[in-house]
Amino acid sequence: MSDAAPWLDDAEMETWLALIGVVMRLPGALDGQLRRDAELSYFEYVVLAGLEHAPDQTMRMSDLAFVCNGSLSRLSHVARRLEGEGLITRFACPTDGRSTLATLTDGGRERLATAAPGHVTLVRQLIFDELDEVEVRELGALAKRLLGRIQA
Amino acid sequence: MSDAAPWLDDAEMETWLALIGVVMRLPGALDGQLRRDAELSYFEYVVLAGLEHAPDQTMRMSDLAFVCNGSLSRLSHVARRLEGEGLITRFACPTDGRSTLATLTDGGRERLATAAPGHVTLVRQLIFDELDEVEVRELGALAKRLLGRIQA
DNA sequence: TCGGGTTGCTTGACCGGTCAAGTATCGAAG
DNA sequence: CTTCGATACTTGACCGGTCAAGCAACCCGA
Repeated sequence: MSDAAPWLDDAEMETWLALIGVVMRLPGALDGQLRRDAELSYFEYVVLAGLEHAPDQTMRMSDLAFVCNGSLSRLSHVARRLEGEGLITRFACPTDGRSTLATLTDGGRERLATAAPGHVTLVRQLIFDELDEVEVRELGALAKRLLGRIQA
Repeated sequence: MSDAAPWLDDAEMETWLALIGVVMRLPGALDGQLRRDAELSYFEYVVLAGLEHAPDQTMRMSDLAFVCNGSLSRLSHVARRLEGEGLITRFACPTDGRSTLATLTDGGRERLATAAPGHVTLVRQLIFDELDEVEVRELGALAKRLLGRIQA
């Protein structure tokens, strides 16, 4: 940080503005649709979806938080609400008393089924309708590399 | 939305997960550095930076909100805080009584100068160190198209 | 010139996330 | 087998953003 880091050149700036635009605006767009269709925030949706794809539809809180790209604390708050609505249940891990396992309930699966079609449609509209197969892979490769940096 | 939209195939899913990972995690990373270096949130930083690059370092609130990728309401709250800290000032637009103009103060310029080097360094670390010139343009082109969709 | 709709901005209440602190369990060293 | 530190999670307080309502200035047609 004491090193002189030159400010971005024109091409970099253009790229940065577009990228940060996507980063700042996409969550709002996703939230809106889910809120309207299923009274779910995007993060809540991701939590349910994460559980659905897990073995036994069950996952440790920490792991769930990681795949959802959120903090454990955030997940904990959200899990309490979701459990209150009967969409998930939580119970102590039998093999490690520190861990909590979360499972999707039937109600949660239903809610997910309500939300999913509209969500997929929106994701297609915003992202994949715009891209051909090659571009999808290009974008994926780039995003994966950036994500690697960000997670470290 | 009533149309059957097929769920994402493997390549699309991989791309989506990487993209949404970046989208969810990047703001936190940027916030952290700015908070530590200059007691500024990323959004506050962008507001100041937006003003700095404007003619007379002055901009209408609506326009500023747009370039900052935030709602007018959000900007209004932030502007009140920034004005309280003496980093910007606000005054009525002489040609349109509805509009408010915001200007960067000397204090604001200083604060920005404090924050900027660390911010640029981080952006380089996370994004541009990873990419060569061609990839920068590729990413920019892709992001710009997605942003277009999202804004509509 | 005056009324109705529109635009630009602010405000307050609510809600959700972060951060730091607290609790409980586990593992490993002595 | 005890103790110390690390890991896993929860909780509460604070803070910041969204949403809806409100207000003021503008524009346009009659």
